[in-house]
Amino acid sequence: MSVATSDPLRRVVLDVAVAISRDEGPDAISLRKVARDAGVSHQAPYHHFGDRAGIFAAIAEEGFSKLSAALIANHNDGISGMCEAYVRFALEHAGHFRVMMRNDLCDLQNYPSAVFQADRAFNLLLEAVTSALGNYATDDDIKTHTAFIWSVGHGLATLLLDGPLEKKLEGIADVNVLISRVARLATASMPR
Amino acid sequence: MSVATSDPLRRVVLDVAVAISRDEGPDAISLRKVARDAGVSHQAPYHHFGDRAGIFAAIAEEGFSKLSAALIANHNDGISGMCEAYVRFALEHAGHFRVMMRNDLCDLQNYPSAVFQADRAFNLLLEAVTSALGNYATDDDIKTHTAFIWSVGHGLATLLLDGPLEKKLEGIADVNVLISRVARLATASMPR
DNA sequence: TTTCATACTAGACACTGTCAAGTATGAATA
DNA sequence: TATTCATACTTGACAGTGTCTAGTATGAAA
Repeated sequence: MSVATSDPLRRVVLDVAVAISRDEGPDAISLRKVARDAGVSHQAPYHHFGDRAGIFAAIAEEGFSKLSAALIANHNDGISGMCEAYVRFALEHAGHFRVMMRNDLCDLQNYPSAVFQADRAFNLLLEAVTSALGNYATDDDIKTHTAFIWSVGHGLATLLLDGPLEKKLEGIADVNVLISRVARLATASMPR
Repeated sequence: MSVATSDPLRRVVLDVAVAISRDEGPDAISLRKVARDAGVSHQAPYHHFGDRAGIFAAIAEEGFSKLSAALIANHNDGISGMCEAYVRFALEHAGHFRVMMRNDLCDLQNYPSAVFQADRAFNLLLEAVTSALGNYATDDDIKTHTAFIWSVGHGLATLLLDGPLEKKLEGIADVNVLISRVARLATASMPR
């Protein structure tokens, strides 16, 4: 793994860690190995992130920020578009996504700026569902539908990414087609 | 953590590991700690499972077997019932579920008996979807709907288990109610 | 010129999974 | 009865890990 060493170390460490997370999963990240690859001492990365949880929090924060951007970019395509965007984000940013959704790696609670980015992404979904359901929807309805849509996107994303879904359903025309169809099924049950 | 030490070691190790997975996640499982808790040498567990991946495969196999049983028990309630059963299984057997769905912990491919149990559970879902869609459904339709239903169940399960969903949606009447409603939304879009 | 924060390096510690080799025991076999 | 052999361990060593502590170089601020 070679990296442009002219970058400040913080950025290098983050990039290498995300790449390992993408290729081998977050558990394969060894900060000592990252340090070796970057050509610095084994403690250098810890200066920037405090501890192992700190680097996961930084990856998660960056990931949620990117997710918000992806959701906003697909804002005009309605709930179905956001659901699709969520799944595609997960596949395209697997390194970030795997970390974002692993609460055991770091308790985001302790990293307010990460919580801020996560809340921002969640609120985009909540607003989209709220406006899709219309003015007379109850708070309960909004929450139920939000949970439903998020579940569809999150489930499909994790099954495609780390689960056996793609293999089980092999022969299906195309993953991209599958994502679109599933997202459309998800919105088929919603009022219009 | 105290355990009935009269049990054969293999069973003890499995139970302790599943309990740790439930309480702290699979990554917190240290076979040396399990051995200490069981009062045996640090290598004793390896005799039964080969290596760390072996114990995860054993947990996954047991988990998929229990999942099949849970799906069969709810077989009469249709797709919605199976989706509900999936989510409830995940919450009730969090120790198993967390391991089953973590492909990075062990490549199930190398453990044929685990693959057998996983396939069995998957086929139960596939059959339920097939019979729900009726005789004229195309293979593509069946696969798409299977992916959809599995995504809903899997997404809700993982979000409730390790994600921020329960906190985000706090104020919602009851997790059990949420599960039922989401499962019903999932089947609302299916032909009847 | 001194003070001080930043960005590291260096060494040690406890802990981990794994490899290799040894031991006790009970059943099967000659 | 004596030997063989698989089972179920124990013991010791090794490299690798995250983290704690302490030290060092450097450039800006006072």
